[in-house]
Amino acid sequence: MTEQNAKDNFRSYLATQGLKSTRQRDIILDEFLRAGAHLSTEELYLRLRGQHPHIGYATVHRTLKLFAECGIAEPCHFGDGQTRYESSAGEEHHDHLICTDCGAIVEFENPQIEALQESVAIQHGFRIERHRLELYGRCRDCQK
Amino acid sequence: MTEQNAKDNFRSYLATQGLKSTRQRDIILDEFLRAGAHLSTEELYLRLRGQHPHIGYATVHRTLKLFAECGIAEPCHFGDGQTRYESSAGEEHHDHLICTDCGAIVEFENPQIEALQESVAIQHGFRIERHRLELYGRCRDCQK
DNA sequence: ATTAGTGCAAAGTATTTGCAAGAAA
DNA sequence: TTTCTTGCAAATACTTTGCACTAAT
Repeated sequence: MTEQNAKDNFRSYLATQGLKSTRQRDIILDEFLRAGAHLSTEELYLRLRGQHPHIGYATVHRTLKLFAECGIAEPCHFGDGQTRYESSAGEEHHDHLICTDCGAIVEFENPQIEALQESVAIQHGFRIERHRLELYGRCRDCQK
Repeated sequence: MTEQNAKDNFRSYLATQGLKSTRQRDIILDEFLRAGAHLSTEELYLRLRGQHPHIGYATVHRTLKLFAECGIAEPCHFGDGQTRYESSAGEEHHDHLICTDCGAIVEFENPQIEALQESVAIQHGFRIERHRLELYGRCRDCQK
């Protein structure tokens, strides 16, 4: 999904749900796509605060949930007690390597693993909708 | 790790850290091992409440963190905003299939996936300490 | 006009902590 | 005794919501 696709998806989601397109939503989506990282509500709110001090925390929160509903963002829980949202724009599905020392997050994708997951699910009668794979360890630098 | 191993591990962890073995910790560990599920602090607290109304929520919370520190429990985040702890006793490492409809949790293990994870980590210069794999979808019953 | 969205403050959850009293070493 | 633990209540942290006002359709 490209950035433009994300914007289009969002617009049509709003339209089909009878929701409204607002200035705030546009600004929040722009900043969210530009950041391109794994942002918590708070982090996105703080990034916006400089240029757009009028946008409230609650609006950022509600807008991120909206992004998740329409599939342009994925909620992540990395165990630090915060919900982060990751953009689904500009890339295929991927998983995460997380350094337990410096917190670095590296994305990867591996079709073989995906295929094995599918077969595991079938063995147990499940139909997978989504998955989450996180590898925690030490990155190259932090092994020194 | 067997139940007895878990208890032994816990005892030696306490000893080496200069911590104390207490009646509450024994009771909480027993109940935690007996439950054998993915318990939140609250759920474990409520289970204990009947037989041991004198044990406080904070003690359960602190004891579960202690279990995690010494490796006999694993914290899990399934996205419902609660931290759950899973016993590492009596079984090898495994991952989870989670039904998004009824909430059923099925455990599985797959050495091929584990091996592929390892090779992905090596490609990125990481040394894995632990991982988390969760497949979300609909179980057999909920697909009807 | 009508309906949905915003921003604020307040409420709701889950988690964590300070501290005086109690228990283990 | 000395140090750690407990249980309570209070504090935090994060998320969510009620409502009067504003903006989009």
